[in-house]
Amino acid sequence: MRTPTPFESRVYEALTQIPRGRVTTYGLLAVYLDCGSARAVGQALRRNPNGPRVPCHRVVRADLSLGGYAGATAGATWRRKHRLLEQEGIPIEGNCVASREYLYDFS
DNA sequence: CACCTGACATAAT
DNA sequence: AATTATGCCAGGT
Repeated sequence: MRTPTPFESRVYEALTQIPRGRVTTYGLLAVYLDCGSARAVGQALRRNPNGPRVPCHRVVRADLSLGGYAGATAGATWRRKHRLLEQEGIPIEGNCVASREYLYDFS
């Protein structure tokens, strides 16, 4: 597999800090990484999901829609993300997280 | 609600 | 080495 860039490593590390039952957004992640660009974050996640080690399912869009998962925005793969979140106690409404009270801001 | 632009990192050319 | 294209976005028009 590809060698993860330092930036990507930071993204993964940040992800592992998210407590179970919580989610974060690309923007929040970007700020935490002092990057400011949610796009760079999303790209890092999609390029190297690195298996179950990185809970990329805990990352949603700023408007709370689930966004994608491992490059998919629909289909079986995406559905898995949906299920994983509910499994952690996060209510999902359609393709969105039902409430912001589950957001983790790395405080 | 659809489209465009902005800002950042990486891969490809 | 430089430029171009692209991405699980965000915010504004």
